[in-house]
Amino acid sequence: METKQPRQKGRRQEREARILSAAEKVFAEAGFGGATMQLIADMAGLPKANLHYYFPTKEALYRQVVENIFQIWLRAADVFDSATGPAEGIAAYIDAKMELSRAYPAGSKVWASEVMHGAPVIQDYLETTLAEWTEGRMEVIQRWIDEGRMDPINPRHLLYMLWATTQHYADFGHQIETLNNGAPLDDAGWTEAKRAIKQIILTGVGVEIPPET
Amino acid sequence: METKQPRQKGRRQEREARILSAAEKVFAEAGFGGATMQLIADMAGLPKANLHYYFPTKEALYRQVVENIFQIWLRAADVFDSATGPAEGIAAYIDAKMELSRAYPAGSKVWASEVMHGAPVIQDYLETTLAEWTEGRMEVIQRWIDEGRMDPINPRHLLYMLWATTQHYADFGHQIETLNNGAPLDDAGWTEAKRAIKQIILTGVGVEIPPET
DNA sequence: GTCTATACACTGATAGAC
DNA sequence: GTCTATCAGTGTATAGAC
Repeated sequence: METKQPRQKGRRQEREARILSAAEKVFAEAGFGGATMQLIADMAGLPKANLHYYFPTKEALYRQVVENIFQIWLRAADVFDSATGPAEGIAAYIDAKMELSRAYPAGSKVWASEVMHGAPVIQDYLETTLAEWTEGRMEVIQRWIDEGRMDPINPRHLLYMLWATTQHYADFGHQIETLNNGAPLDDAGWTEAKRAIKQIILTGVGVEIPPET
Repeated sequence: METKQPRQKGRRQEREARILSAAEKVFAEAGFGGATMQLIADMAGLPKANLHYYFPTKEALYRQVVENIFQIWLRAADVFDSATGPAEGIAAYIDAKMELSRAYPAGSKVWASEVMHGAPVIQDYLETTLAEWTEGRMEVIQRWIDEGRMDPINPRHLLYMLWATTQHYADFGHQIETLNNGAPLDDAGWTEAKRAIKQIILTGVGVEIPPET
């Protein structure tokens, strides 16, 4: 019994993870309205009705997907705080967010779709967690400006630019792929993208570009 | 009869325009899958079945909406060509695209959604018109670089950054509104956004910021 | 040309056997 | 815990009266 209980829990967690992974892909490709429980079930490899055992409703499943993405997304901000200055901080944040765009393109799309549709399930997070996070980072940037370590730019719009640019490589990945002769960016392509972005933005805020990590 | 024919044509065009406008909003808010013909009909102020008289299928209506947006979107590029140099060209393009984001937020969202879902109806435009447009602008930028009028940056990723940043203000308008204490950007807010973006990007590519127009 | 009524397919969700 | 069978509701699209 003591060996069975953990094994079943592991089994449940494993299934939930597989469902969430499938749901993320389907929601990203079809949107909330276009996604069907049938498609998610097929991709997760279990009967449709089984989904309703793990997640009572389509909306509950969707909510879980969006919340998971939001957590991963926020965690990328850690590099900002541990930075010693604007060059390292902004460069590390660009690198971190670009790697997230590459690793979780579906998640980024679900997030974008959720916000574009008026954030019906995540509005409270925007008003609390995200608002606080944004205020905190704006203060950090403003301090760097006040200390003369970077040009006096508008911290809020700098953050928007960082979000927009990095997430673009996930959300508009299909367009980028098409303009890259139909092939997704390879290692060199991603490295060059990160380099180009850091060059323009870091130069744009008046700091030296730190050496490659 | 000669007075009736044009009047009816005008009536038809007026109805089609109202349907397209309503469809743009509904598709933007709910996505293709979440949008219903009923909702579009209600917003356009006519019976649902009437929609199928003007547009045979939901997909045909959607396709028309997306193509209209693409045309408007491309037209903003004109300012790029008539520019005398990188500072004026890039600044004018940022201004133009930001004004489009403000004027047609729903259109921008429909476009973003279409691309995010793999461009099911607009793929051919991406491969032809957009690819050609992109190549052409990259050549213009490369020429400016070769002439020593701006820093040697990667033209492709500069274009992506311009698209990402300007469209972000439409596509993520809800998030920006939430972080602006729930209020949409006012005239001053949009002006400041444009100014901040131009400051960072123009400085980032090594050109002087032109005086406000 | 316009609208009412309806056909037909599909969706999310559940009941109930195993 | 898991799956089969099924329901109630809603969606697109159309037929046919006006």
